[in-house]
Amino acid sequence: MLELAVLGLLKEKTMHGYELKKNLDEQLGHFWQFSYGSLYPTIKRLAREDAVEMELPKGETSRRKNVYRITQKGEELFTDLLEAASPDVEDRGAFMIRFAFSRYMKPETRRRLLETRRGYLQNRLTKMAASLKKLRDRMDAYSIELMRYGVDEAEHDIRWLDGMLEAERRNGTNGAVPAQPTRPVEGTS
Amino acid sequence: MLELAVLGLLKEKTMHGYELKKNLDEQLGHFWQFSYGSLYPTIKRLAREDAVEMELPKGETSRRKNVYRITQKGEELFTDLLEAASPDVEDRGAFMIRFAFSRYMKPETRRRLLETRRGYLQNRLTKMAASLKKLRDRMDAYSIELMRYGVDEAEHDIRWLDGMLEAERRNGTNGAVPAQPTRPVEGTS
DNA sequence: TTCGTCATGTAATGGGTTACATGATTAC
DNA sequence: GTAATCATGTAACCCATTACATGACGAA
Repeated sequence: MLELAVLGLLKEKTMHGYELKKNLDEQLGHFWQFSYGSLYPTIKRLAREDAVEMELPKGETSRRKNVYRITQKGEELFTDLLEAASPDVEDRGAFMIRFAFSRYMKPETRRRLLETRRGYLQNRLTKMAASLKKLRDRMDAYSIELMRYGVDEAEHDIRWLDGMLEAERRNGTNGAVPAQPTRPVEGTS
Repeated sequence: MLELAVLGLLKEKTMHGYELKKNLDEQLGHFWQFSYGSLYPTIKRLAREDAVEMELPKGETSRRKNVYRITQKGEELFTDLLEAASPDVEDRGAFMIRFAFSRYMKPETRRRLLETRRGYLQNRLTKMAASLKKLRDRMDAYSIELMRYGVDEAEHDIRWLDGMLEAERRNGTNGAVPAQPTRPVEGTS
């Protein structure tokens, strides 16, 4: 996941580690956290595999900053990771990271991503709704509330994904400049 | 986290590993996943520490099922883990697991849990709203949508937590039989 | 001058996933 | 009888966190 995210950011512009983390925290921090102790080794690994390379410090910047650039090999690795057939569909964070980079996907892969997630959620929703019904009177108020939260969220996310899929369809198969999906209606459940 | 969850379930009734996982998947699977390769070692560890003990197979059940019971030591460990001062507030899964067992908390600890999470979300929300505004025109539609999702969710969760805190207040400090919190109003944003 | 934040790293430790391995029981 | 699911476990591997360590720079 970290590899994907690092490569995804480096596709836009060269960056150093600290900057990479700042940007990722800003964009994905709500869904996914990680530490420097995991970031720096990951960058080194990518460098060892020639997926990224360090920029020579040409301008006389006194402060030591290791600025990295993505290589051709890195671009390929990124695509492989992104396009990978069986993404970890039950992990919301993993889904969101992929989604963040979905502009780089082939329209068909993007559609598959959204639909696979939708299918998983639909399945979860059915099970959750059933156990909520079944266990309702044996459970305490907090557990019930937790389950209700889960059900509501799954319903919300399904509507959200439907909005997105609809927007994809409206855009046809070109997918070059995806339209802003319509805001799914809340408060319907 | 797994330890907490396992002990929390065993407080209600004795169970074997497979059953434990089934129940946890049902109740918390939407927020948190784990594998048997992590469950069984965890149970063993808890057994080594005398936090749980195996029930003797008295009834002649041919099938080998290792049924576990929580011990006094386990009850204490559970309380320690649950009441722990600095819970991992930025992790939604971790929060939800604690919340699932919040009936076992002292009312004050419960209030602190909800409020700490609220504070974190409020903080996140401010930052996210700011960067959404700032980066809006430099970002592609998918990244914008992702950020908007994050903002909406944070707002929703804050309302949810406020509903819960309000219910806690209505119930006074006894907290014995927590009331069903009112359903927070959706679609206000 | 001191505090916050920029900036990079390592080592120990722990824990989780995946894959493998086995076998009993139930339902069709 | 055979497929699904019940049921338990282990080993290798990966990777992430925590804690530690260092030091420069900018602002107050």
